[in-house]
Amino acid sequence: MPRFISEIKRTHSCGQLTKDDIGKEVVLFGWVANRRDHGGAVFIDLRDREGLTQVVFEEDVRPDVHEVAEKLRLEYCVGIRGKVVSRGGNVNPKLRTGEIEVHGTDVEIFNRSEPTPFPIEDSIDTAEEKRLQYRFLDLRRAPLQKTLMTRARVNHLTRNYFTENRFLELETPFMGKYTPGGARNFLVPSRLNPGKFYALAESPQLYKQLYMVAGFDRYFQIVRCFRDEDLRLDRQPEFTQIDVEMSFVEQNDVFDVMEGLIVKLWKECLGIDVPRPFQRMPFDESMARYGNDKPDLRFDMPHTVLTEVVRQHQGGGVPLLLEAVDKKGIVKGMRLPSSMQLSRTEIDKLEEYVKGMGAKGLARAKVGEGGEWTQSPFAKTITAEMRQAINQAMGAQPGDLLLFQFGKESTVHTVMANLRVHLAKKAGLIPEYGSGGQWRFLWVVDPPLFEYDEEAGQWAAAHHAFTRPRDQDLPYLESDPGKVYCWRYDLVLNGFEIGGGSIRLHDPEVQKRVFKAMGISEEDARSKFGFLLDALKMGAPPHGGIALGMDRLVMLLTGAESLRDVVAWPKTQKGTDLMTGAPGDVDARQLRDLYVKSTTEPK
RNA sequence: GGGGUGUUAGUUAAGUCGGUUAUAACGCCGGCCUGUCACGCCGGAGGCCAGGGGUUCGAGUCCCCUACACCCCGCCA
Repeated sequence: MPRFISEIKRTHSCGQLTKDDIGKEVVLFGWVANRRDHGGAVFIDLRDREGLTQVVFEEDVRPDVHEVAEKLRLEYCVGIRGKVVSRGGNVNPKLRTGEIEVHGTDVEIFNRSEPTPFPIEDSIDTAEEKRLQYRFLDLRRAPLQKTLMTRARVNHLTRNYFTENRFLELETPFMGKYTPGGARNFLVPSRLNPGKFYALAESPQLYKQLYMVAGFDRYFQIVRCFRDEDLRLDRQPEFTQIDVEMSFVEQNDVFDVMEGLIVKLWKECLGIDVPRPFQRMPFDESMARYGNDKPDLRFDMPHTVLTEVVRQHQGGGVPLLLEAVDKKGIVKGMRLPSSMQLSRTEIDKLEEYVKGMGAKGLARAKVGEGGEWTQSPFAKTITAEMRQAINQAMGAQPGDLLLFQFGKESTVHTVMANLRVHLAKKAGLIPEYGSGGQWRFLWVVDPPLFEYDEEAGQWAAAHHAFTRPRDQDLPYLESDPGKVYCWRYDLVLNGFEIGGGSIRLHDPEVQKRVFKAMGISEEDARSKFGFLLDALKMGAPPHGGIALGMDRLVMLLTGAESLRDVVAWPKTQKGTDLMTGAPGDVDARQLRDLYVKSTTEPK
C-alpha cells in the first residue's frame, strides 16, 4: 500500500479549504489539473470532484519533496500533505479556494498518467466520438461530474419525496414476456427453454397496475427501461424512469403529486420557485397551434389552421390548396414578423430543410402594404377574398412573411412544428440556460383514445389499451371511435416530453368494448393480456399513474445539450458503446447453448 | 429505410484555381526560471490527410463507393 492512504489519511477535499483553515496541517488526494514550474517553486492545481486547490512546493523548504514535485505531470494521481497558508495579495478570485494555498511538505505519486487524448478541462471542443471512447476521462471533467452529482441528488430527493408521501418503492422484473405493439423489445434467449425468449421491459406498466390490484395503493420506482428503437438526442436504448402508480385517484390527484415533486427538485437543485399549478392545454389545441403534443412555450409563433378557410373559398383560385383539402389533408400557415428578416438564400435553405422531412416544398408569401402578396406561388391566382381571409386569420401585417404547408396532416404538423422551433432558435427567441431561462411546464391533456392506423386500416390505441375513456364519449366507442377522448396526459417542459401517463381503465365491460373498437378479438386479448384482464375482474381499484423520463429531466435541469451528457455510459446513435465495443461478437458455442443461430456472417 | 453535416499531428483547426518540403495553436519531450494561476523563455519530436476505387503528368484538394460520429424524418403505445 502507498504510504499515503495507509498511514496518512485524507483530511479535506480539494474544494473545501478557505481562509478559516489557515494554519492547518492538511492531506489532500486528487489529480494534477495543471502545473506551473518556476524552477525553485512548483505550483500544482490539485483536483477532485469537489474542486481545485493550489499546492506549492518550494525548493528551499523541502528539496527532496520539491524534486518529486518537479516530476509531476497532468493527470498524475497524487496525495499531498502541507500547511494551509494565506495567499496574501495573490488571491485567485476564480477559485472557491482562491484565498488560500497549501505549502507542500510531503507528496506521493499514486499513479502516473500518459498524456490524455484530450484535455481534462471544463470546456473542450473535442469530437464526441473521442470523448465516448475515453468516457472515464470525459467523466473526470468538472461539468460532467457536476451533472452526475445533480443526477444523484435528483434520485435522492425523489426517493425521499415519495417515501414521505406514503409511496412504496417496489421492484418489477426486467425480463418479462414479449407483448406485441408499442416499442420494439430487446430479446433475451432462454437457455432453459429452447426457442423461447424473454423481452426486456420497455416499462413496468403492467406490473405497476398489478401492484394496485394487489392493494399496494401507492407505488414508485426509479427504474431502467429498454426500447430497441432508433436513437435521438433525447433517446437512449436504455433509460431511467421515475415510475409512479396510485389507487383511488383522478387526474388532478396525479398532477398534484407530480407537481409537488417537480417543484421540490427545482427548488433544491436550482433554488428556483416553479409556480403551481402548471399550465394545461388540450391535445387538439397543441396540435393545431404547435403541430405536436410537446410544444415549447418559451416563445409563441403559433400555427394557424387554414383548412376551413380554404374550403369555404373552394380553393380560392389555388388548385393545389383545393386538392389538399379535398384529399382530407390540412392547410397550415405560420407568420414571421418583419423583424425576422430572411434572405432569399436562407429561405431556399429552409425549403431544403423541410423537404428532408417529407414536405414537397415551402410555399410563402410576402405581405405588402395593402395586404397584397408577392414572392408567392399563390400570388397570381389567389382570389382577393381568400387572401384577405388568410391575412385576417393569421394576423398578417405589412412586411410579414407567411409560410404555408398543406397536404397530409401528419406531414404538415411535423414540418410546421420543426420549422417553428428551427426559426425561433435562429431568431434567438429561446432564452439560454441560466440566463433567466424560463421553465415552461405544461400538461397536455385530453387526447383522443384512438388514432387511425392507415396501414392496418384500423383504429389503434394511441397510448395503450388500458387508458380510461371520458365517460361522456363512451357512446362513440362503437359509432365513431375517433371522437372518444381519454384520461391521458403528458408533462412537457420547453419542447420535451418529460413524462406521460393516464388514468387506467379498470372496468372490464368498457375494456371489452375498447378491444372491439380496435378489432382485437377476445381470444387475442386473452392471449396477450390475460393476466391483466383477470386482474381487472377481481376487485381492481380505480387507479392511474405516470412515468417521468428521469434522464430528460436531468438534461433540462442541468442545461445539458443531449441525453448523452447526463447518462454516465451512453450509447452512440447506432447503439454502440465506443469504449467497450458493445455490441460484440460471441462464439458459435454460446449461440448453440442458447439455441440461437445468426443469419449474418461475422465480418 | 431516407435527408443533412462532418472526418487533416495526441487534440482543435488552416490548407487558395489540382502543383513540388502539408501549416498553426494547445498538448508532449529536453533545457532555463521562486509568485504563477491560459505562467514565461529557448530548443525538439510528432502526419497512411478516415478507408477503398477513379480522373489526371500530378490529388489533402475533383468524382464514386464504404465506414464511423452527430442532427433530423420514419420509428419511439
